Amino acid sequence: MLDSVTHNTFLPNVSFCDPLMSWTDLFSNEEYYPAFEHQTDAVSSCLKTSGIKSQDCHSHSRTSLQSSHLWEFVRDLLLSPEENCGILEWEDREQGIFRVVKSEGLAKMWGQRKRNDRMTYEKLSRALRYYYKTGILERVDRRLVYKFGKNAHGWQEDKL
DNA sequence: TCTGCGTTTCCTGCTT
DNA sequence: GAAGCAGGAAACGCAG
Repeated sequence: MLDSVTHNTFLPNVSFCDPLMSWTDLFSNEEYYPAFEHQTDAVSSCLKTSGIKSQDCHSHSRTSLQSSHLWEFVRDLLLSPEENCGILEWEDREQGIFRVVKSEGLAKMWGQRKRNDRMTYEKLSRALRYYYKTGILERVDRRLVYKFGKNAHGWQEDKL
């Protein structure tokens, strides 16, 4: 099942595949993002050794790259725990409830993704909260906890 | 050029 | 009282 996630859902989604830079490149590029390299060594080292490779990006068109959204980025992190380095974790896999464990780390990763070194969790969470309106996410009355809504897809194990 | 979408940014109020 | 989170409003960048 997770194989299908990896190959059909995770990889085709281009959240990790910057058109010009792989994760390995991103997290080893101190010139591009020196602060993150030092502040979250555990996360960056995890990503450096993760299975996300630039070669995985080969089949991704520029169009698909640009269609990558924040919620898909989050979803794919959740679906690939070996790559998210404990930044996100499932609270209730069946219901799509997840928790942001390392808010700063998540913001940094998203900032890397968007090439925005000024990204913060405050801003990222604001974007996540907009998904409440569209039904992609549902509000959970707990801090740092979110739930995939009816309009989110690809996160359910049996619906991949 | 215009429009819509998906954020990003700033700000304020609320909660812990 | 301080820090962090949530939501409103406006701006921004990009694709069609």
